[in-house]
Amino acid sequence: MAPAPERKPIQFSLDAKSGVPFYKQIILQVEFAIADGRFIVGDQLPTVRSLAVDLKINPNTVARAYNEMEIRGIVNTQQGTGTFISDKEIRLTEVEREGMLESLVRPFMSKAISYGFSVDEVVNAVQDGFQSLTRGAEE
Amino acid sequence: MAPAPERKPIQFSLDAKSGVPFYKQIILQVEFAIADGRFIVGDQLPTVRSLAVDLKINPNTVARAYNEMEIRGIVNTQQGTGTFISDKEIRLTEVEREGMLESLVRPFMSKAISYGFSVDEVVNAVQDGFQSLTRGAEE
DNA sequence: CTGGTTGTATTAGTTTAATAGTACAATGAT
DNA sequence: ATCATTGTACTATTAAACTAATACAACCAG
Repeated sequence: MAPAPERKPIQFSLDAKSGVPFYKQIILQVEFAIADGRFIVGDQLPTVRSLAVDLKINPNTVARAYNEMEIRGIVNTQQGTGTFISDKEIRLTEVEREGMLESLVRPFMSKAISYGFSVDEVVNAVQDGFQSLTRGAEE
Repeated sequence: MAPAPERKPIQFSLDAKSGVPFYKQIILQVEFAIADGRFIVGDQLPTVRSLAVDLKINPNTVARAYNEMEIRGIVNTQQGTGTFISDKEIRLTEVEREGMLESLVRPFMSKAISYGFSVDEVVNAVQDGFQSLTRGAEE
């Protein structure tokens, strides 16, 4: 008997030449998997050790990724049991959300302006960029 | 007699606690000065040495900032003479501009989405962020 | 061509981020 | 209680970013 086992194991992979740190690549892949439904609420992530072995990296690197996602509220984790996709969709207050958005936007806008782009150009690029991102173009 | 000397010396300043590297702070301040008219085409920037003394940092750090701006086309520089605000307003082809915009937008959007922000929220934040930036709110 | 100005190159020191090695601690089934 | 499983803590190593010390090279006025 197995009514609804685990959907699919999810295939993680790392690109050492990308310049993006391993732990961030893991976080991104989890986030995208959540975004397009390959991970749903309650799913268990691979264990720290198994993913470390799979990716041929140190368990601590996986743990760091999981820990950061825990802090962000993306997953919740229980020692001895595992790490699971969090059931809390929204876990920030409006104030926190706005503060975070601004802290994301400001450096981005500084750069964009310094390169001479107009607001409209940026806005359009953001909208277009969103289209392609939600279709699974990673990094 | 001095018909139009130099507008104003421009006051540079550094914040060591900001975490933003000195050379980037210098670049940002030049860019903002250009954006709001405190620097105009042909203006001479402070010399590498004078600015280094002024900010109490090594000349090489200033040179690095100037060099990066030179590469971007923001300034042009002549050894023995000085560093000046470039007269080339547009120095990228449309293709180059688009490529650069996209390379700015993509990682930004990845983050924004991973934090659960919607396109509209991001677009609004971008527009608001632009307002405050062009009024001189630096860092 | 000489002296003082300008930016540049090379190298080294310091700090910080990223990853790994290794040992520890909590959970749950038996 | 015991054991195998899970995540965690602490330390060390590596690699890169940042800044500085110091010496060099181009330009221009006299």
